[in-house]
Amino acid sequence: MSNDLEIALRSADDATTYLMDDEHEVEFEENGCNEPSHAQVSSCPALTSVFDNSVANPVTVDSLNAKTTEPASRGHSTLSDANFVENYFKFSRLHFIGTWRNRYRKRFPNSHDCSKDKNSSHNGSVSQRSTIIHVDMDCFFVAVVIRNRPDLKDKPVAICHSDSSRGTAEISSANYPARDHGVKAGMFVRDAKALCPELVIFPYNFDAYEEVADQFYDILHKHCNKVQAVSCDEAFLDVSDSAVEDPSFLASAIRKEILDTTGCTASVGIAGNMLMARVATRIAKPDGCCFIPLERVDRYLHDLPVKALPGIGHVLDEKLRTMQIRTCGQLRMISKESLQKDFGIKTGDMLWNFSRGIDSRMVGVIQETKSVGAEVNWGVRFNDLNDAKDFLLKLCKEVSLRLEGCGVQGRNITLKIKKRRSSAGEPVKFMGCGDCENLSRSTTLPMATDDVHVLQRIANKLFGYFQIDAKDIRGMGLQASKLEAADTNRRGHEKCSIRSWLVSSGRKGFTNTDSCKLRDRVNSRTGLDSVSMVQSEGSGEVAVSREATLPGLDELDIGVIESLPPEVFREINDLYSGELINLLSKNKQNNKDFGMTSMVPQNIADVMDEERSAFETLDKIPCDEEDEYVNGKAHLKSASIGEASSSASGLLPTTDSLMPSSLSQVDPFVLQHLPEELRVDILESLRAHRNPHLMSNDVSVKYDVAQTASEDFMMKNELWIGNPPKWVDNFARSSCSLLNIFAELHNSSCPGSQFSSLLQSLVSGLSLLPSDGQDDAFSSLCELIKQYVDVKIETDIEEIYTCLRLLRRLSLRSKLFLRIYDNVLPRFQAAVCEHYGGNLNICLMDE
DNA sequence: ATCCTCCCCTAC
DNA sequence: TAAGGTAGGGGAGGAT
Ligand SMILES: Nc1ccn([C@H]2C[C@H](O)[C@@H](COP(=O)(O)OP(=O)(O)OP(=O)(O)O)O2)c(=O)n1
Ligand SMILES: [Mg+2]
Ligand SMILES: [Mg+2]
Repeated sequence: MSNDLEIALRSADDATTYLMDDEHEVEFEENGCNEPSHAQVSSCPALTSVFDNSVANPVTVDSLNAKTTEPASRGHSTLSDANFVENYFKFSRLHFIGTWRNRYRKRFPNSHDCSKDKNSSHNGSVSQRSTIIHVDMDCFFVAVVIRNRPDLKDKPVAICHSDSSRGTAEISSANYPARDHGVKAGMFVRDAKALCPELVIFPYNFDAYEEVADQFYDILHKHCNKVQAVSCDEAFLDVSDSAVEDPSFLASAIRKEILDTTGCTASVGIAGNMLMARVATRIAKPDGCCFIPLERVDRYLHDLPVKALPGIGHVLDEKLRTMQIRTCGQLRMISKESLQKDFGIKTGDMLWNFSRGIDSRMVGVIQETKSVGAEVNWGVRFNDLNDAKDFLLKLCKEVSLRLEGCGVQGRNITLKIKKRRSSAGEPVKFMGCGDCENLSRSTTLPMATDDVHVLQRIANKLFGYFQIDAKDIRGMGLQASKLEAADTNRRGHEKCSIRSWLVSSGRKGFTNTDSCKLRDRVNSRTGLDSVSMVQSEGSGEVAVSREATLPGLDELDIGVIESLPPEVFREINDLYSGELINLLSKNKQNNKDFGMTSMVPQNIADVMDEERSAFETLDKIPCDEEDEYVNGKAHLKSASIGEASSSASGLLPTTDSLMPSSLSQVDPFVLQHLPEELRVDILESLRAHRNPHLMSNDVSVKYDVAQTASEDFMMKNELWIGNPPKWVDNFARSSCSLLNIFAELHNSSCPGSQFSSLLQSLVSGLSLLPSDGQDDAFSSLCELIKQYVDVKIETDIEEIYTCLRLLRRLSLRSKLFLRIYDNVLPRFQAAVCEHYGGNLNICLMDE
């Protein structure tokens, strides 16, 4: 066993780094200025007999044939292959091992519930010592491919796409005779051949790897019920409470069965934790077994190069090297505090612990998937932005499929771009990405999605953000995170549907969540939260709570009441038999202004008129709410004349409409009447956002200014503030309710108090919506509605119409909604056209 | 303090 | 020719 250790140390020492791409690329940059344009059609047939016997590669042939089309195109790239992505993944070894875990999950779905087993805390207690086994197949890809070729067992063999001694294809795996020559995974085949001219190259056989991996895991699961899969050829077993068995005996049995079943050898490491078990496996390789008892941990680690520790790659190794630290023994000389200062808290901890053989991780704790993505950083060459967009769409499709495959949807989308560094020439590696800047942008969606259209819209938006020359793009990736279970999501979505909302009977009891805090703060002051809707955290289920009794007059928040739209106020006033207006008269000196809160500047009223006449041709169906709308409009119009002058008189020094200053976007009236803590929030927020004339600490000044223009009701929904992502997110989280609010507004039978509460919620929610240059909240809201359309168009066209009518109605009252309506209308039209081949307007009239 | 975004690092 | 993917952990720095 000790000579095993020597071997391990030596090979670990050799294993400096082969993958030092950046330096590599820079170094060869000038050398390789060969234009990849018109590729030599001369197919190079210099493949060994072994290689030729392999299954032909149709993609290569196709793409070679296809390259006559593009004059300036590189021979083989995104430019020349219509099915590039699909084909690429079929031949990518890294894609194979990267996606293997998901296939494993599906194949052994039951093996995940081992986390909730008896294990619980037995490992957490220090007294109980555990036994971990780590199993790893020897030179897996090679072993599988030559398992029926005993004649090659002692010859140097490697797996690679190319057998050219000048090729830049990468060695995927090399057997141990080949490693004796210095051949390693990740090397270019030309370098491997230089080190070992007699190296025999085999092509990949992914099906066989999959098959052997299945056998491998069948065996492991048979011998142990606590199995943590690391990769297709590697796993941890926790055999702590595996009763009577001697772990070494168990290990031998497993190794033997693996060899008998697969014809491939595996090595095993046994130790008290995962770290040392893995270290033991390295020592055991190839085809061996190594047990590191607790008392010998120090001895094994002392001279072990730090690079041999899992978690220390070439960057950390180099950093440590500059500190004269090469071995774990040397690493132990550094204090934990010092390591944490140099490498960060967690990394410092890890270095300190691992150098002492300490590892508290437990086997089998299955963490749910946190992200799903797809990326391609090879063969990516674009001539223009359309190429890039097309490629992006393919990535979206890929990600959509994978999300679906995982039964999951993402609420956060990240786009990654590899951008050619300006200093970098043509990559050393054929069709490689070379020396690149890695860029990424992400956005959080109103609701989780796996819809390819949504992904595409988002991806394009993110892409636009980069402002990048398409020719500089060397790689792209799309990733979804903040995942939610798709079934829960869909169920939630059903629950959020307008129909189910309308049908649902009132249910008492609901869970409050952070997302509703803001609204609740308003409601709690009004006592008007007789209707509340929240999306409860776990199930996405919408719970509704209604109270039949009205709050007492004295419980109402005057400020909020005043900020309500006139028609809403009238309803509430009716509910209180007209006492509300009396209350206001008593409490407010300027109550005579109250009737004026409904006034609109003439220009806005004109816009509304235009819009309305446009709609009239479409909206033939009279409904109860139409009356209300007319009433509201008449009211608005009658009041609009006096107001126009006041608004135009420029009482607000900052309402210069040409200036997009934040203050000009704040409706002073709303500001004035918001509850105190909300107002403070907003002012704080404004202060934080690049607005010089709001930097003053004197709140009362702004308050006064606000009061002077307090009658402009239509400005209410223009209260847009800065860019607080938290609010966007919180609002987005409750946005399912937004559509319910639409529905409630639409429901003519909705009792007044509920109507007003809903509208109040909506208004207070909207008034907190941020909107800056990037219009995050605005697009968030639009995106929500578009997603909604995309989903609903499949099953429920009527709901689509309902939603559209609601939006249209709201757009007549609010400039914000007018903008939203304009933004989403094309999506409605496209959806209807796509799914029903009809014209949206006609459909509306028909209905 | 805790979160989020945009990275970098690591492993297979 | 060649198929440099995938996912989690974590850090820096800024916003809340
Ligand atoms: N840079 C790499 C590393 C690994 N692999 C693939 C091929 C390997 O066969 C397989 C398993 O990886 P291992 O690290 O276990 O390497 P091997 O099994 O090949 O060799 P060892 O005997 O060291 O485990 O993953 C790869 O394609 N490229
Ligand atoms: Mg292996
Ligand atoms: Mg392995």
